[in-house]
Amino acid sequence: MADDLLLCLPATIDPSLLLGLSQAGYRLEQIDVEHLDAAPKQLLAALVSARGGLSVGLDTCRKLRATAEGTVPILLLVNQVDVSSLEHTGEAFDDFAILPTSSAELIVRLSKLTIGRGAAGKSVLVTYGPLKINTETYQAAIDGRVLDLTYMEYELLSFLASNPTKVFTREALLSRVWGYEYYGGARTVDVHIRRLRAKLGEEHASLIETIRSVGYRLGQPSWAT
Amino acid sequence: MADDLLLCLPATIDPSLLLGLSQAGYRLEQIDVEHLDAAPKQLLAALVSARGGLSVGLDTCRKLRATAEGTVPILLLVNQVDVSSLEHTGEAFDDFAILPTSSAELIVRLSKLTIGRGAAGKSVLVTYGPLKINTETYQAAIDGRVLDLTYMEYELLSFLASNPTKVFTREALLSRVWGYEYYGGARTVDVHIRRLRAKLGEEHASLIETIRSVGYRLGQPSWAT
DNA sequence: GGCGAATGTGAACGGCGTGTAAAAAATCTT
DNA sequence: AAGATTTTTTACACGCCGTTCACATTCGCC
Repeated sequence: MADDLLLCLPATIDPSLLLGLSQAGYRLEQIDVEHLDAAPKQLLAALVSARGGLSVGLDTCRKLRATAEGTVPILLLVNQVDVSSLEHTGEAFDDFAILPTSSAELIVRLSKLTIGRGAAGKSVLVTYGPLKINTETYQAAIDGRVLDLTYMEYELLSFLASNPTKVFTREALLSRVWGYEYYGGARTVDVHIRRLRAKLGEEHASLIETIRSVGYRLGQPSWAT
Repeated sequence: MADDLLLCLPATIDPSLLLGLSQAGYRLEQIDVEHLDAAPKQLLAALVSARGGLSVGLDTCRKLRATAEGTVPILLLVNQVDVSSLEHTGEAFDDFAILPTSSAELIVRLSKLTIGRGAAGKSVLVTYGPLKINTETYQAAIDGRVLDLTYMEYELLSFLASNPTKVFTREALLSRVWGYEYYGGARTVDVHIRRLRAKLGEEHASLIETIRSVGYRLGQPSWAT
């Protein structure tokens, strides 16, 4: 599986770790906390290094939690010396690994964090604008109003919201939402999109855009607004 | 804080680790998985060593999950060599530490695992709305009316109430309520759900919701914005 | 503006998941 | 060992919802 992984760390990290992660299919992006708001929305998890001192690392964690991406799982990298200081840091971070660590350990911890019920399993919340999706409770809401969706409607909306502003062809949606072995007409997608728009309400029906002769897309890229 | 900590491990573990834990206020008790049912109910977390081989350790985890204490947090101790094999082990354990580890690391991981739980470990009283469950007396009540539940009915309701608003597939319920080594039809869950709804009374039958083609869920999530 | 292709729309069919009940099997009780 | 209780299996009916089709509408292109 290829997932996005945001990195919030100084350049002092061992490059072999990054190599191992990218080989495992993680797409890495190094970014500063300050410019996080401009980050890609497909953010899966954040790596924070406390090598520059534990207090600095924890500070970064809190800043992360304060942003719009506050629900993103945070994996903290700490030195052995600082471990005992972690005890009463509350929920500033979700999990931690002790340096020097291995990419194997990071991969396992990351997969646990993003599965939902992991070491400190958080409910996985997908949000895009007024749209909120809770993958644990299988509920979606817009403007706080809970949407009464069927299974396929939920799956489709959930997938689109997980990859916002990205255009998918009907065939791509059929294979990724319905399943690879699906043999059905592509027009099925249209009907589901239609029902989704109806349930989103007139106000937010335009959240799902039609890209003529290409496919569908949820949300608009930030520069187009 | 002084908490109970159950140990499920061979005698090969480093004694200094145990010393550090007990100095931190954890009350330790070494116990075999087979005799777990006779364990004190204030069980907070379980340490499982995979030093005797990863498959053995994972087996112990699954046995733990199969017992009545199936929801207890499990911290697995593994060798560095086995880390990469942990990736697709699902929910067999909650967190892990790589040997040789330190008591400081264990303390932090344990406190993270048990956060939110009562000081005495698994909270004795589980409540959700009008539903009250006393895990000490094995009694459940709704609106003050005591429910006359069978063993499985109680276990199922108790598990659902311990994870309210979360959706579980029938397979997940079979694994976590019935036990990992259960080989039975998934429709069994339906029947128990039906009996539970009947005993909850017409008024509260809707407390357990059916998520079509997914599974069941107790209660509706509150969309805290 | 006209034509064709792509998409929106509504309705209808049919499969499949679930509710329900009862039988069968397993477990506990006496 | 026999009966009672609990659990599991099996069977069937119903209703939702995913799919498909026919038709209407819109869009792009010349």
